[in-house]
Amino acid sequence: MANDSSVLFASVADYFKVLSETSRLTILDALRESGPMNVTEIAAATGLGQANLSKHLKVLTQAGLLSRNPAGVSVYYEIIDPVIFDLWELVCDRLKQRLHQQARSLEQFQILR
Amino acid sequence: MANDSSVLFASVADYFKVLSETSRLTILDALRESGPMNVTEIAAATGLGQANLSKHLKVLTQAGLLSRNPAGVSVYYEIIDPVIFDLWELVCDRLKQRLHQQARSLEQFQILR
DNA sequence: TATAAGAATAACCAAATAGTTATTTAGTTG
DNA sequence: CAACTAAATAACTATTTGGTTATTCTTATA
Repeated sequence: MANDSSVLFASVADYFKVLSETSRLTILDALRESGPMNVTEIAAATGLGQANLSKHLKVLTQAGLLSRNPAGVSVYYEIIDPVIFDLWELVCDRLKQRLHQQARSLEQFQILR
Repeated sequence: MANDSSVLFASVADYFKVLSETSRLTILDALRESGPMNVTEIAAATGLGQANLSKHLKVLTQAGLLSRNPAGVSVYYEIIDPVIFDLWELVCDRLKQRLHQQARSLEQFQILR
């Protein structure tokens, strides 16, 4: 086939790429747990360094997952793309299934020995 | 909080990372369209080089998304993780929404001028 | 206006990785 | 066994990117 879905593939890949880093998932989880936070608060919640955090927040914002709201000296970030939690849940469920399968395989293995 | 979901975060991130490359999405799409194929067939369907393709197939297999079945000289690969299509759909729907929003914003912009 | 604080950016380094070319391994058939 | 084919691997290059340190920019306040 090789139809030109290449642009679509690239968009989807980019979206997944944003979600493929532990630090960014940590940030998203913190914002999900605590609601909107400024950078200092996110830093405290995640343990990430200021500059590093700032870069990740930029990535997440430009990807359309977070909104950015300056308030005085601070800047507040908030999750605006709820879809990521559906994704999160799907993947988690899948990973759980995997673990169960592995556990079952292991039991089987024990029996056969 | 900083509870130790770090292992979970890493697992989820790894899963998304596998799906964050255009070439691998192309492979998955080809296998979804045509069903099980051997490496030569996948190469023809995707246009990827043999060695490169082989590496991506290894990644996808080790991630548990594909099964690997040698048959004579050939090796057939098949999708065994249907969840990826749910993920695919969620992301595509989301990207479509984005485009619509952007279109609407653009219209608004035209009106205001 | 000078100072301080919060956040973004620049510059840099190290690690990871997609793609290529060349080689090796495994299976098939004459 | 020899020749051939399919797929995997090794070695290498170039690019990307996460993290750090130092600096700049912006806003608030004394």
